[in-house]
Amino acid sequence: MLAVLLLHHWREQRAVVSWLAQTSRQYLQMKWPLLDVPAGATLKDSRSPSPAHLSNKVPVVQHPHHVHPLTPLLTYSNDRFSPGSPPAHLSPEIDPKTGIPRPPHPSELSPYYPLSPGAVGQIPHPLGWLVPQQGQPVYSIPAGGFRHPYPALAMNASMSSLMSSRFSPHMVPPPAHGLHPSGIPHPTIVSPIVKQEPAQPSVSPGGNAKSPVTVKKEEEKKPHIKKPLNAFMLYMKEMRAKVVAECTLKESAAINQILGRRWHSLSREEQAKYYELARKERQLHSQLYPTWSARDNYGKKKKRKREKLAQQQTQDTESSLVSKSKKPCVQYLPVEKPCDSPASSHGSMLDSPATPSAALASPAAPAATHSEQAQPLSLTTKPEARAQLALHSAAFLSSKASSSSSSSGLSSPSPLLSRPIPFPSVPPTALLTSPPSFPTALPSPQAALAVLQA
DNA sequence: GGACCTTTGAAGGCG
DNA sequence: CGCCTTCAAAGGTCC
Repeated sequence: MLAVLLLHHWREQRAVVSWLAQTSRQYLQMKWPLLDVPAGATLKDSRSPSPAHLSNKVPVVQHPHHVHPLTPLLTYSNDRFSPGSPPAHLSPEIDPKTGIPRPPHPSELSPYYPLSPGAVGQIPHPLGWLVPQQGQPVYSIPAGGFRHPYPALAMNASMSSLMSSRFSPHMVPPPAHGLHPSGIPHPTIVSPIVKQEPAQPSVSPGGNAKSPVTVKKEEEKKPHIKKPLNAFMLYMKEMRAKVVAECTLKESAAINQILGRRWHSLSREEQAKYYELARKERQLHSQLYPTWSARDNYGKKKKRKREKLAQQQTQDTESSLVSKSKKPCVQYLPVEKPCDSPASSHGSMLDSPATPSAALASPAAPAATHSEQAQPLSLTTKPEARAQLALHSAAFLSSKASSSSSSSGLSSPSPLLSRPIPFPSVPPTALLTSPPSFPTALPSPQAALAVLQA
């Protein structure tokens, strides 16, 4: 009799598990349409709590994009961050003085870094960490997967044990030298040498003088430890695929503009969760790379933006009309119109605070003012348009970098209005009174497309 | 192949 | 302290 009952109970559990797997997969596909969620990879088998079993389900192939080693740890829990749920994690962590979210207590990290030792040596497949942990929906992934911001963080024993240890700071030693000294030709295993590792013998901090050539070679060998993603970057990562799906756009410049506006239309709570994620990511990054500095990456990108900016400033000062832009006139933002429509499932735009102060006063959004000021200007992305702006007002061109130009930028006649095809941006005056309300201000998508094609 | 475009935020440097 | 610069992601575009 007992055996019959147990069998029946077991069958019920199996049925529940099966149902959960199906519904979870449907949920994921609904939330992230572009997300290719293979059946069976969505829900972790409840009978096998350890993710180790995923190794059998995750194809051991190199993903085109490396997976963020931290992102899977940052379980983007809708349960936790649901707008309906009180953002209790926010208020106590916001520094009332600076308005900047304070570093969390070590214990706060536990829900966000649920990676278990089962991931040791495993490819951090997107769907691997997509499996809800502890019944939580997890952080979304873009259609193309994530790149690997921290190459040296490719899952290894020390890393995974670090994560499995709930990331208690006192248990976080510097990353062990040689993430995979075994030399396993695993695609995700990158150069194990971490720049700042104090225990790294090759660094020889003891003062073992090395020739400049050797130092230079070692410098080249050092993996590029990327900056931790900020809140907006995390938001972009999550929403990019969605925007691309909605807009059939692929150009990141346009997508980013859309995302930038959507970012501002997010409610305080919704932004707060990304700030929270970013804060945790920064903390994790700082703990993994204690000696890493953002300065280390300076110069890694051979950007000529500075030169271009300087050139542009020179042009502005000289009122030069010559456009030396390499790119043709690209109307990014008109394309946004169909995408920023209320059709967005985000819904946050409609839930935006009634007043900018409500949104901008968010302690989690310290740079909102700057962003809003920059928004009107940023709408003119074309160098030609910038040249036009230079004709109208040089102050506009520098308004993004100058916080004192807000009044002039908002009070001056919008250069956008002088453009042949005015972008349906938020009127500058609207910026003073209310957050962007794109759906009502945007013309029809057809008109936008026509404008774009014109 | 690499820089550029675009977005916001973080961080470092400088005056 | 404020301002400026750089970098983080991403993919099309251009050189």
